[in-house]
Parts: sequence; C-alpha cells; structure tokens
Amino acid sequence: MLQLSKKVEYGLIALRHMALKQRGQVFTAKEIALEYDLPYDLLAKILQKLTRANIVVSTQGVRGGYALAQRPEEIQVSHVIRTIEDEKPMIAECYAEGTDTCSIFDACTIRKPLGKVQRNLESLLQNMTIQEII
Amino acid sequence: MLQLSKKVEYGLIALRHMALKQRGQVFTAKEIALEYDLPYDLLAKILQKLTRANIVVSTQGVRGGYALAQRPEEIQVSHVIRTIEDEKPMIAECYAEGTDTCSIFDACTIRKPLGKVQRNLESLLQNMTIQEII
DNA sequence: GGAAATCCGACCTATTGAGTCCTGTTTAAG
DNA sequence: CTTAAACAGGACTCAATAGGTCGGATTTCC
Repeated sequence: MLQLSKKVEYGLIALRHMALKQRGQVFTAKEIALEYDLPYDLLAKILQKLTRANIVVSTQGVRGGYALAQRPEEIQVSHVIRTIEDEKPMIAECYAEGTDTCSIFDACTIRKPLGKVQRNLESLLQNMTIQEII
Repeated sequence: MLQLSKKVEYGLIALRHMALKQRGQVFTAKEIALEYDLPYDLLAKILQKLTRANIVVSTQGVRGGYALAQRPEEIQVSHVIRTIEDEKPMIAECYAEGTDTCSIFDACTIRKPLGKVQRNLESLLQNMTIQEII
C-alpha cells in the first residue's frame, strides 16, 4: 500500500536510461527491456503512453525507437505518474480531480487533515525531475 | 496507486473520534461504525490490531469498548499505518525492512534517487499525530 | 517485399483489498 | 447464574486491480 506501481517504476527506469545516454540517439523498447530485464510488452505500452503525453518522441519503422521529447530537468516525476496512471498521484481517492467516488465521502473526517500529506507529496513529485534520478 | 488503504482510513477516523471526545470514556466499535457508516466487522478487527499495538486499550464485557492508550499527540500516523498494514509506509517494496522481493532489485536504477521521496514521506508521517487530525 | 520497429486494443490471471461470517471468551447487570 | 453486550480472532468470499500477454495493424528502412 502507498506504493508506486511497477508501470511507473518501469517508466522511470526507461526515462532515466534515455536521459543518461542521450545524444540524438533513439532507444528501442526492446533494448531497454533487455538491459533492465523488464517485460517487453508492458514497457512498450508504457512508452506509447509517454509518447502520447509528449514526454518522449517516437520514430516508427525499422530504425525507429524513442527519445526524450524534453530536457531531463523539465520532466517532472509527477507528470510521468499522471501519464502512466491516468490520474495524479494521490494518497486517497477523495483527492482525485473530478467525481468523488469514496463510499464515506460525506462522513469522512480525515480528508482535510490528510490534505497536508497530499499537498506535500504533490509538491515533492512536482519538484523532482528526471534530471535528479540520473 | 500510492493510496492509503481503507483500513488505515477507518483506523484514523476511529482514533480521531476517540481523541475528540475522550474523557475517560470508552467507545464501542459498534457506535463508531454507526456514526461514520463504516463496516462493523472490519472496523472491529482494525481496533483489535490497534489494541495489540498498544495504541488503544480495550475493556471486554458488557460495558466494554476502546479508548486511546496514549495521548493524541503521541500517536504517530506512521505507527498507525505500520500497525494496520504490518508494514511501514513505503513507496516501493524495495524499501521494506527485511528481505527484498522485488523482481528487478539488482537491475533497478531508481531505488536510490527515489529514496528521497521515501524518506520525506516517512518523516512527514512520523511527525503527524492524531492531535493534528482532530 | 521483408524485417524491425511502433501502435493499440483485447485478453488473461494471480494477487490483493475489502468485506463477511462464525465461533469463541469476557463481564456487567438483572 | 443466566443473559446480553461487548471484544477476540481465524476462515472465508468476492470483486477489483495490477501486472503481464497476445494478436494483429501500421510504418519505414534496406
């Protein structure tokens, strides 16, 4: 509980890989999966999501692959999580944007005090970029 | 993902309830469950765990119930989580004490940088007590 | 045209979270 | 001394999700 998903971990590992070695080079999902022993299909889907969010750029075809679309210091960990999970990182479902689905929303007495934890987490993950995990 | 479990939420709600109204009084699982519309059986088990951890004290029998075993400002949210989940709060399994079961432990390149997030979370939850969520 | 790559939806499955059930034991009160 | 109200706690069910897989389409270089 309270854990980042494997998808997010894999995404961060891949982004770090690209940030570390980049010089106009593209990296294939296959080579990244091999290097870190990650499940290829899953990693591929993650990279596709990051592409749609414009965090990486992809080139298709036989010499294709992925590269960072932004400088490492511009890529917030927070944004990576939000992209992969389709949700911002949050410590309880009541902090989601949009509809509140929590079964005890009305009777809940801890939402406000835990907001402090939520905001702290948010700013921490916003201020942390790929540059810092190289 | 990254969310506190319902169990922890329920536990915190119950502890806050006791902290808010306490004057030597005991509270039954039933009345707390009713007041906040929580599942009774589940709440009961959570309170039993908190009892074993000496966060609350129980008195059995017909006029029995639960009361805080410590002053609200002494009960760390961190300790509550650890008690209910049998694990300290952590953002990745590799930060667990004891054996590392992560499938990519050796190849993982983000454990060290994410340690900053882990430590920040830990200190935040250690410094937050029931007193602060009243 | 074929190989190597991204793209992407559909599917599977094991684990976990959330909740329930049942049977104890304890104890105050009548 | 019996009953009812409470805690104690293991076993179980159910549903949702995480994690992973598959199949096929499209793109592009040689």
